Amino acid sequence: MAQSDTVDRILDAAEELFADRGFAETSLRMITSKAGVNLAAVNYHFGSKNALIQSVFARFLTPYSATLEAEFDDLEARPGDRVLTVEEILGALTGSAVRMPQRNERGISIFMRLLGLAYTQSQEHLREYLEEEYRDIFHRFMGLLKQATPQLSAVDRYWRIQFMLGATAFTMSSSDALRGILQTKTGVETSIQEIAARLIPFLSAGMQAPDLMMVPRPEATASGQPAAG
Amino acid sequence: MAQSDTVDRILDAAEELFADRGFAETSLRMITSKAGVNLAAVNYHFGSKNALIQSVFARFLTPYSATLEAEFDDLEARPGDRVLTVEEILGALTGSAVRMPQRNERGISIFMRLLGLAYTQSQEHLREYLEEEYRDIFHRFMGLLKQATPQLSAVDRYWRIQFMLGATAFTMSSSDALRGILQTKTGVETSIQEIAARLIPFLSAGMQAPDLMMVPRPEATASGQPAAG
DNA sequence: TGTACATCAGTGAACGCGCGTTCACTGATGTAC
DNA sequence: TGTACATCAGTGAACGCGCGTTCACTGATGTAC
Repeated sequence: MAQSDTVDRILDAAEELFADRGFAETSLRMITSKAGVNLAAVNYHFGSKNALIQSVFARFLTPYSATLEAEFDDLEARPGDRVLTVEEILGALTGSAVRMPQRNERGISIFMRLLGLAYTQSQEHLREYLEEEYRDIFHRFMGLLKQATPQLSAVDRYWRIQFMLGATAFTMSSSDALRGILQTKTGVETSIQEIAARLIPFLSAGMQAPDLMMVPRPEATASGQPAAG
Repeated sequence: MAQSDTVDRILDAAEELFADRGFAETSLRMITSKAGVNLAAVNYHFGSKNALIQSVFARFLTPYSATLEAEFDDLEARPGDRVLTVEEILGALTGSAVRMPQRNERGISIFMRLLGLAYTQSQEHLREYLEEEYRDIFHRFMGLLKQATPQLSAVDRYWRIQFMLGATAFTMSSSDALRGILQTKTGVETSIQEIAARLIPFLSAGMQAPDLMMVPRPEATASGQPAAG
């Protein structure tokens, strides 16, 4: 085995197992036996399980954020109209995911699923690491969205961004299961790119819905209340 | 201690701890020590930790689904216009959550958080149990949504419902954290009812966005691609 | 009213298991003199 | 060219821990005769 081929074998195995089962549900013993390396090698090379999780993210997020920066640069360098639309911004996100260098054909699907899990599973250390490491590109994304939705109040924009992240993270993190259900029920096959393409108009319409004029008092909700018994 | 007061004490403690920390991250020792009962009491009364998780859901979902059924009945019994709008259907969901009998003032927030976790954490047994137990009300909800969005293809409606569930489950399951961040950054306090009120126009606009006419081939995405370097 | 037995809620202690991590060690390769 | 030492990737076995579950038991209450 060539020198520190071991590190890559561990990362490959961990990436796939994490995407399939989540972080807490994947043990180091599963990872090392799939990778064909010694159990102690994870702690030798990475220091801890948490550090391994962070390394798995760094390996695909760093090229992704570079691709995305370039995509934003290109979009902003266009002659003519200055401000990007919500669709263009979201399109750059999915476009970069598709266009970035892939290790294999499952790459995008694993990438999406891991991003969903990062938001969805309780891994405080990972959230802190990602916030620290990818702060710049995240701020750029938020700034572009702000320009694209000048009609929204800051509070409404904040919540709608959370709604977008939620819809995306949730759908992508359970995309295999959801695709399976649809396949069984209707026979329709769906690619991960297709889901992304369907997400964009949904998110974009939600993002640009009329602003909430009047915040209801805690007791009175926005529901159309009939004369309840 | 009055007879089988123990059962309620366990359910109360488990409900709060699950909502705060998730299922796998909450041990039976935490639950029983918070409840002030013996460790073995959970297995004595419920049989297993999984059965306890299901009981926690049954205790609040059964009154909720009864309230929601009544709300749908009222809406459908209205004279005049026949078909419910997306806003009315979603309003009935949040309205029932607000109006159903609450055990305490944290009730709604715990309820939302648990629903989010149910979708978000990998608990196969729980998903199976909920699908089996609340099949009827779920089908009714899906049927109403279908009537409200006749312009959508079945496949598009399927994916958009997943997007809605995702946005809701994700936001609600991390609502405490998200409210905290907003409070720190802008000083704005947000109630859980307010988040629900903000969700409705977002989801409703997304649900009614123009249908996806042309599904792009895997290689060509919906992103506005500039002449990339 | 008294006795024998059954039922049932609840208990204290232990069981076996899988986990992440650690430790002493090996053997190959590089470096200094 | 040879020797002594250092560095480093990798290993096998064990450690301590917290987990869900089980087991033999207690003591209160109900029931039959």
